[in-house]
Amino acid sequence: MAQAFNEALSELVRVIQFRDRDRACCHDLSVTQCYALKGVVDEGKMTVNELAAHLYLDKSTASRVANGLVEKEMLEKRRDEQDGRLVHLLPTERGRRVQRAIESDLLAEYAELLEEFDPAFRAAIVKLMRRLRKTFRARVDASGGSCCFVGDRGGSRA
Amino acid sequence: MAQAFNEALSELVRVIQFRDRDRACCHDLSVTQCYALKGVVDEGKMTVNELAAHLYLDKSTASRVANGLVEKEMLEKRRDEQDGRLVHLLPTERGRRVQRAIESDLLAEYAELLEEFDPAFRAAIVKLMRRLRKTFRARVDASGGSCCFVGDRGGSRA
DNA sequence: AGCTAATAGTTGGTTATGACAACAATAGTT
DNA sequence: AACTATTGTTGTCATAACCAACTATTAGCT
Repeated sequence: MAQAFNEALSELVRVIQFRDRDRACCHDLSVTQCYALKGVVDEGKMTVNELAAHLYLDKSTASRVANGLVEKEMLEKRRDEQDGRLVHLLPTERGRRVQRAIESDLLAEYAELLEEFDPAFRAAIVKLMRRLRKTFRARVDASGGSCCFVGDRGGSRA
Repeated sequence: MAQAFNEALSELVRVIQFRDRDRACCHDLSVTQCYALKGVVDEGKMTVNELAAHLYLDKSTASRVANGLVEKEMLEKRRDEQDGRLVHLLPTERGRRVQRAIESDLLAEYAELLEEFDPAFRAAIVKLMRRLRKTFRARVDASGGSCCFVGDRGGSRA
């Protein structure tokens, strides 16, 4: 059972990664930029560090990803009034529009796909996904994986 | 609903990607090498092209990934008797052992996680995952994504 | 048989991704 | 005021992946 689950999940992840690689180009964005844009649009506002944590990336990488999106005029940087260190990332109108465009056909597809399951099951699926995410995240936060190197690594990200 | 589903799924994928990044190092393998090893072990035997298709990678990348695993003595190359062009990838004993090791704790974790859902639901989950995979794959095969560039791209991979 | 596809893998070159470390600027603490 | 912590940026490096060009086989025609 766990076997089948593993099989299905890992293949699914791979297909999705691939799909995202392809999809991203559609709007002249890298995969990571896509994720970042979605994050900022969903949250409305994020600091670079928050973005890094959200995407499980190093803050330096997050910074560069953000810069890319600023260049493409999808995000805007704004320094915090109180704390001069903070840089808030805000979606521009264009950023919001692109994000909506990227998401809309995806949502349509999902909606269609979910239709064939009954409502109770659909709800359970979402619950499961969240549960999975929580579990994995916990493991990751506990310090990077189950085996080996339990030490130092992972200090700077998230 | 589709919204919640998308949210959960995309976050899940991201966490898993991150988890895999961390986990892989445990056995001195890259994430892709892990996937490749699993593929070959599961299938018992694969050509480079088959591996590429399986992982949604360019054949050149697949070739290099395979070489990496051969160097680490987890895979073995063998030319086909009939068709001299074909290179079969076969798992070594060591490869099989490592693959088992990588998978075992993962499976234990999944088993534990699945326990809290009742059997019928568990089965449905797997079904859904497969369904998702199939849908995405179909979309991808149809030629790389929903929008833009419907042409040339994607010809050489898969 | 002999010439021309087509196919399987490999190699070269380029880009992108992301980590780590060092740094600057700001904020808090004693 | 001096030290420390935090936030973000920049420099540098390794890896992963793509595409294109190439080699070596094999298959298909005539």
